[in-house]
Amino acid sequence: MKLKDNIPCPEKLRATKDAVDVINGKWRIPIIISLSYGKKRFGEIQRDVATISPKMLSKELRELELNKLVTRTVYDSKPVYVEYALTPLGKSLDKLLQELLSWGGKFRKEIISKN
Amino acid sequence: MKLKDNIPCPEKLRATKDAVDVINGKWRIPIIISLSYGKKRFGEIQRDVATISPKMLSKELRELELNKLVTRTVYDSKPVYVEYALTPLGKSLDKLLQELLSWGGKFRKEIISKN
DNA sequence: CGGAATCCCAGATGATACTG
DNA sequence: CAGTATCATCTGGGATTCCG
Repeated sequence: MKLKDNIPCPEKLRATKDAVDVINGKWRIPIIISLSYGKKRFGEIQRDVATISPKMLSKELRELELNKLVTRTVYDSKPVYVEYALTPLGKSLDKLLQELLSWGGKFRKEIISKN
Repeated sequence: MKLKDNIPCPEKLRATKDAVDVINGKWRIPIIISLSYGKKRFGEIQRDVATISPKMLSKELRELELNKLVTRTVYDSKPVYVEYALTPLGKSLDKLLQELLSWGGKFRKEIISKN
């Protein structure tokens, strides 16, 4: 068995590593999904990703910003108003998210529910 | 911005979590990619995924087996001959892998190479 | 060859309290 | 509201050695 293209193993390893590094961890994907429904405030994301602590949310948002997947906009009002949103690059994860969603459904149907 | 389907956020969170749990970590995807080129022995995978320690390879293979992504076959010869291969479920990660590969390439082009 | 056993550490994550 | 600070814990992962 072999994938249809002819990319040798070592090259695949490197290319997929870049992607995995970005979505790796317990919180990245949930946060991105929350933002895929539109720009949101810190507290709104925290409500979506119900069990995340403020420390982790803050840290992950900073890393997503560094990787240019998310923008952070501060409106100088009182009290401060901060808004997070996906960049075009962040939105380009769309297809990958769909695949995760679809494969996750398949996996649950075939494995998890049978245990 | 919103994904094209109408699945509400909480349901997406659960479905993608299943998928992420399976591919999460530093080694899962590399191991699966190695096996996507055909069934292999312990030492062969270790050579493909060059920097992995035997402890981690052993541990990850066991977890992949538990999740029915990989089979482990022992041939009772001397010395023992052990073979690992992807199950159909494991092979069904194909599309996801392609997306990781393609998005990883995009990410490198847009971000990593500009730093 | 295909691991298991052991020791060890950095970093990931959690809980909670606090601040501008 | 949007975080930061602090302390505690838990786990991934590395290095090394040993075994049938």
